[in-house]
Amino acid sequence: MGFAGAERGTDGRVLSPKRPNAFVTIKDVAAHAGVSVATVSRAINNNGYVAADAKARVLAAMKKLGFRPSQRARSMRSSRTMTIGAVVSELVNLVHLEFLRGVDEAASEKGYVVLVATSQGSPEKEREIFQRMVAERTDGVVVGTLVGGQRNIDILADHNIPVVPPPGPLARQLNATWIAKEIAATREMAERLVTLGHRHVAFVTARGVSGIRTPSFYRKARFEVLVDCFSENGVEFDVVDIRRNAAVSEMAVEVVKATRAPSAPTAWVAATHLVLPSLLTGLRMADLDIPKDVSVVSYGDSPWARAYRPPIAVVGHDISTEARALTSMLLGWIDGQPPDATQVEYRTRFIERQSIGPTRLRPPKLSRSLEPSRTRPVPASSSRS
Amino acid sequence: MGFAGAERGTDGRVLSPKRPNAFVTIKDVAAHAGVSVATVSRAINNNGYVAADAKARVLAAMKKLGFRPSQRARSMRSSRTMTIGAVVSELVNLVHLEFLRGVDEAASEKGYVVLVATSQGSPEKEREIFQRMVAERTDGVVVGTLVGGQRNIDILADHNIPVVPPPGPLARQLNATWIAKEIAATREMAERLVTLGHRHVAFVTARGVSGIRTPSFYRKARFEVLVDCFSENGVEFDVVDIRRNAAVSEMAVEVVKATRAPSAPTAWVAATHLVLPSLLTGLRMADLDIPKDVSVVSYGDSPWARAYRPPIAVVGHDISTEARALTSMLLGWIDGQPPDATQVEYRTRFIERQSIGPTRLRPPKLSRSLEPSRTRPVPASSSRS
DNA sequence: CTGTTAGCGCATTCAT
DNA sequence: ATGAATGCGCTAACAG
Repeated sequence: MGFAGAERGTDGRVLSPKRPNAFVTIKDVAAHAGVSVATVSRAINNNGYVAADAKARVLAAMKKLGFRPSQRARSMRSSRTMTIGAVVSELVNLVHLEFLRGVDEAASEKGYVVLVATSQGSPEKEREIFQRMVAERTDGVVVGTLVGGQRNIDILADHNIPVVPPPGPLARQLNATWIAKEIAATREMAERLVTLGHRHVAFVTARGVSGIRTPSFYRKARFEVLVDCFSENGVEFDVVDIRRNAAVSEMAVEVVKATRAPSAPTAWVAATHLVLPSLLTGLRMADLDIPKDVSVVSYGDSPWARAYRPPIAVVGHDISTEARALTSMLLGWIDGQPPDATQVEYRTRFIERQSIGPTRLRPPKLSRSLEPSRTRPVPASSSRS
Repeated sequence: MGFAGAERGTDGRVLSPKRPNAFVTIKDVAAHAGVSVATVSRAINNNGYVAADAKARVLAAMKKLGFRPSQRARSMRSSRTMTIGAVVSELVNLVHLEFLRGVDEAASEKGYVVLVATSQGSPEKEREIFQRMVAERTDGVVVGTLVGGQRNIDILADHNIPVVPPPGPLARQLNATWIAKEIAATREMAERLVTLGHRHVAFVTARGVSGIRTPSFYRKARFEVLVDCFSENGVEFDVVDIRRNAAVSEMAVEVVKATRAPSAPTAWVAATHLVLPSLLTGLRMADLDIPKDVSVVSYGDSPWARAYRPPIAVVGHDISTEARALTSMLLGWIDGQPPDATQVEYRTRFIERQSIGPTRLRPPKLSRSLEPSRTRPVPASSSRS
């Protein structure tokens, strides 16, 4: 077919210079049906009065000509684009996919279409994205990952474009709920590790890469909680920070290095689901058995975590459901219903699986002369009922 | 902020009824800068002559007012929306994510924005999506999964909207290339299994769910090749078909069932990456060791396949790169460069990992009285050079 | 019931 | 170098 066909409009004049506009317009339909454009508009929108036969002729002409009303022209008048934006830092992680799925489900249900954009972890790119969303006149935006802070959100707010999670007091309320759940689950997980006798835990993060929330939230809800919880119990707590965008193999090497330390961690926590494959690869390369040699926990659940040998314990979120609820809230907001924090329910919880078990404090492999490890006897069930 | 502010236009009149249109228009900027709209337009587009001081005033006004030219109004004139569509069947699989990543990379590089939509495996929904893409006047569409066949593609073609993979002879050429690669890799994989002594292979599929191509392609490039290859070598070949949208646990149960058969398969092939977690979960539940008891191969690679214990052998695609190339081709096409099949390079290949190894023909566990399994001695390298 | 008209926000002639 | 006028495709108000 190519662009050769249909370069002329109804009246035979050559159309706009850029590209031949092959699209059938309401005018063409009107001419074909022998009515005015207003009648066509009324017919296709079931709006106002229109004679049965006229309507029939219009519908026939529409079908014959393959007429698709331009949503863009429509939104010029209605100031509703039926488009929402979804912004995430990148598209590499099952977490991002689940997020998009939730957004897509809620959006397509209501006839909205989703504009997806990635900030690549760059605040400037995020700015540009938000500006583009404004230019596109999206009816609302769902922010999965925010890297640029409130300043960037303001770009949307300044144009009265609804955003979720919403800024302001509601945000605090939502975030408070989320953090509370997160903290509770994290505490549960940490205490379980302590109970199982672990005295050295490593936290594996990928700098700059997080999931669906801002890094500061993760820090507050995960890292700081773990620091507190472990220091209370006299547990050594390391951070293995891997540079952003490192290949899995590179990350794995970092992990292997950490396992070589004189007194290596006996439990490993993946700060986000993204780093879990790297962590697992590293532990495999270090020839460590799970959970006999080391225990493993991850944030974020997936079929893969469940399929692993052994299945990986997680602090699981139902990201998809959360995103869905958040998006529904957004669409309601667009329709005039004020956003309400109770609409989103977070169900973070610790799910224990076979990847964690009691420590057997392995004797440090390297130099036995070095400060003999404390050989603290590991009670199978110490301070537990 | 809410919608309370800015309900009035420049001249104080109340704006359109629907929603208060808070957007600053070119008119506002013009008034503020004391010039005409034409001058503003010229200034922001670096088009035509405009005095330096006038330009400065315009730019200042723009910044002050936070003016974002409406991309929608722009595209009314230019008939270019700088928007492309990306269509997949669903968002559940790393394959879909990789596809979207490729599209997003290529698109955002050129200033395009991506409209994502899922057909949920329904040809009618796919129709609606394509119609919506037409209504949105997307400059082009990248089809990840096509469930409705050429008929649906025609919706776009009828409106002269470029689509990739492109229909027509070029499509055949592209598909031929893809299929050839796929067949070669599949053959290599199958022959490897034969060489390792496997005489009973199972092919695990999820009905209706595939990856990024049409089911018929997969059938041709994977299933039929395997059928041929195995029948040539006297290998029994089963299909374990799992119903679409089944939970992982359900799928796993199906797998477990299959392992219970009197003469169970010794090698398992996941038809798409989607079913691999289910397959692995099933094999774990059946308490089968990999690769001692059974070998496993999957189509599609991922960090998880590499992180598994043991790492899973795959017929790997670089989906992301393919999607990227395909999208670049699309954007070039939009710009007038005819699509060229050589722009897309497929690099499917068989990657052997520790998940496959020689069979040890396990004696059927159930009834030894039943036709004693052929106890054929397994030559480590039988009909091979 | 139907047609005419006036914009929505912007880019582009065509005058000046 | 600039402004007035036109039209992109569509809907809504108004007048038949």
